[in-house]
Amino acid sequence: MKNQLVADVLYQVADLLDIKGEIFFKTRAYRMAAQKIETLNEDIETVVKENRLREIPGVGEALAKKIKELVETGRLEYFEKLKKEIPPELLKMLDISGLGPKKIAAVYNKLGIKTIEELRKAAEEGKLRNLEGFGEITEKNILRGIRLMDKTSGRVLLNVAYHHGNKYIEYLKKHKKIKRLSLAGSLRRMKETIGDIDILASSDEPDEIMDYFVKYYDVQRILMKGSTKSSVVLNDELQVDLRVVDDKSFGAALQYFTGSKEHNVQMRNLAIKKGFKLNEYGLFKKNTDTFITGRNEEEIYKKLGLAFIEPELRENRGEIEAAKENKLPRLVKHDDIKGDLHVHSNYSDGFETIEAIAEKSLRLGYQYVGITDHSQSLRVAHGLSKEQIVKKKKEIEKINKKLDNFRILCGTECDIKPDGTLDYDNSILKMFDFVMIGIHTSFKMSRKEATNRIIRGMENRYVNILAHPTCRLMMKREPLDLDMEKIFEAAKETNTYLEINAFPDRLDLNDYYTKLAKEQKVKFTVGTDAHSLNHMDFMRYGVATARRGWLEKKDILNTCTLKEIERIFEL
DNA sequence: GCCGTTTTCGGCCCGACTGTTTTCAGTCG
Ligand SMILES: Nc1nc2c(ncn2[C@H]2C[C@H](O)[C@@H](COP(=O)(O)OP(=O)(O)OP(=O)(O)O)O2)c(=O)[nH]1
Ligand SMILES: [Mg+2]
Ligand SMILES: [Mg+2]
Ligand SMILES: [Zn+2]
Repeated sequence: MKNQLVADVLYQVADLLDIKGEIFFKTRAYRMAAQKIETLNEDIETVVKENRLREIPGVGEALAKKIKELVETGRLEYFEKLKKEIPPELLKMLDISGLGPKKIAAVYNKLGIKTIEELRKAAEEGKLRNLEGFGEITEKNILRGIRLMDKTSGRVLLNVAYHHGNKYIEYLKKHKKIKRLSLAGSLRRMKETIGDIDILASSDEPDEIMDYFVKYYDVQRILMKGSTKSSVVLNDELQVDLRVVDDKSFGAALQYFTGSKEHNVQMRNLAIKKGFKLNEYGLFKKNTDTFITGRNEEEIYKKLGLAFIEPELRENRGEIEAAKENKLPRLVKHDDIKGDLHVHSNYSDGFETIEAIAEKSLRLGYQYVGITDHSQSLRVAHGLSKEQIVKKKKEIEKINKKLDNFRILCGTECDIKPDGTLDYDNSILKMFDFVMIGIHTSFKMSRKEATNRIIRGMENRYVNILAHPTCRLMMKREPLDLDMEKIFEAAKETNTYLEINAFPDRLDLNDYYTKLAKEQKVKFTVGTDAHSLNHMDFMRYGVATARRGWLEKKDILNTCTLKEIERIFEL
């Protein structure tokens, strides 16, 4: 799928046009179209072929022509010309915090500065302060921005932000004058990576709260501090934003601060259409500015004629339209999960005994757990031989006898070899209570080869689950190049459940593909891929991803009771 | 550049903080 590629070009065009000084609304049009294409529920190539580009909201005549050219030829003449006019190296300067398109244009036009190195030199020599709108402090800030560029421009995995965020919340909770408190932003939406931690509080004494906020033990420096909004940077360079509002605005502020930005813009547009104004202080009558509501988030959605939209859905991927028609999914909840079907024991590369895993599962309120050790040829992961499988089965039987209303399932995570055959033959596969398959070696393959490899694996009659379908490792390894529509089709044909792997650097399937697959009637399972007991708590990130993919309880295998699972696996 | 049950032209989400100004532009959320 070229969707991301097309979107990236449009975002770059927007940035270049910004620096060129084009009017704001034009560049925003490029960005809105890019966002729509990025989250489109089908392949942009199909849309181009079928001449349906104009059906995408935000794509008009001019953009449709450019997108068509880009998809068909892999090149956009307008973009190439623009790059000759505005040096594309300037785009890197946008990553310097405090520096935007206007200031970049100024240093380029007035001083001919094209690179960050030239910019640094000019700032050090005090050559920037003479420009209109620049001063000595601007120079200092630019220099610091350049120094911190590598450190601060990155995003972190959801679990990292989750722990930092909740620790900060615990600290803030201790302040007596905070009335209500919540995580907000991408962390409340449980996005797979987090740019910064956003926190909202309500209080009558915002200044006191801000003083307390910046005194947190882990604060490295204060970026800004006002009476409604402050930002700090933690020692590991993670930024934290705090907004403080009056308690009667808490709901409106939570709606605002949870985002996403695109969701907010659409909400505010809807408000305008209905004769209101929506901001972080409340919902107001358009003309008279009379306060209508703001205390609770639910009220905001209700007054706009919408069903309540769960934070995980607020990405402007059709949730507002669905809320209008009351067609939102009833999202799966964490306590719908009845078991974990992807856990490694010390039989392969896990750290824990089967007994310890079973005990942990009971503590989590599960009815079953699937022990899925690696298969024989994965030597580095201590894959199991036939003899070891027999031994493991015996041990599981023994422990199961001791447990009431709980069952350990003897599974496997069988490797899919490059040719699509499985690492165990059928005589071994049928020994397991269920079979999960996955790719663990030879990732570099053409799209066609990799797609066929997986489909061939799923076609084996003993296979129940495809683990971590795209094999991506965020910040480490790109996903396999796959024809996802074909994978989804095959999953449905062969009755194979697609895993949402909950391990924080996998989250694979991701939210986007999950939604796509659901639209093709695929079924799922959420597994943690745990190698230690703590890893089994990763389930929350898997459930969050499922929710972001619009999944309901009935879409997910491991929301089934033990009885149902035994029927499905024919045990 | 897009869009339209009041518009095919004139709107386009709305506000906080900083540093530069002497009333506001730029950047960010
Ligand atoms: N109405 C409106 N709200 C915005 C805008 N920019 C940001 N917000 C709101 C929605 C965001 O979720 C929230 C926090 O902003 P962030 O920049 O931290 O974005 P977010 O947390 O969604 O993503 P992140 O992972 O931090 O990059 O503030 C905007 O331009 N307009
Ligand atoms: Mg954020
Ligand atoms: Mg933020
Ligand atoms: Zn695996």
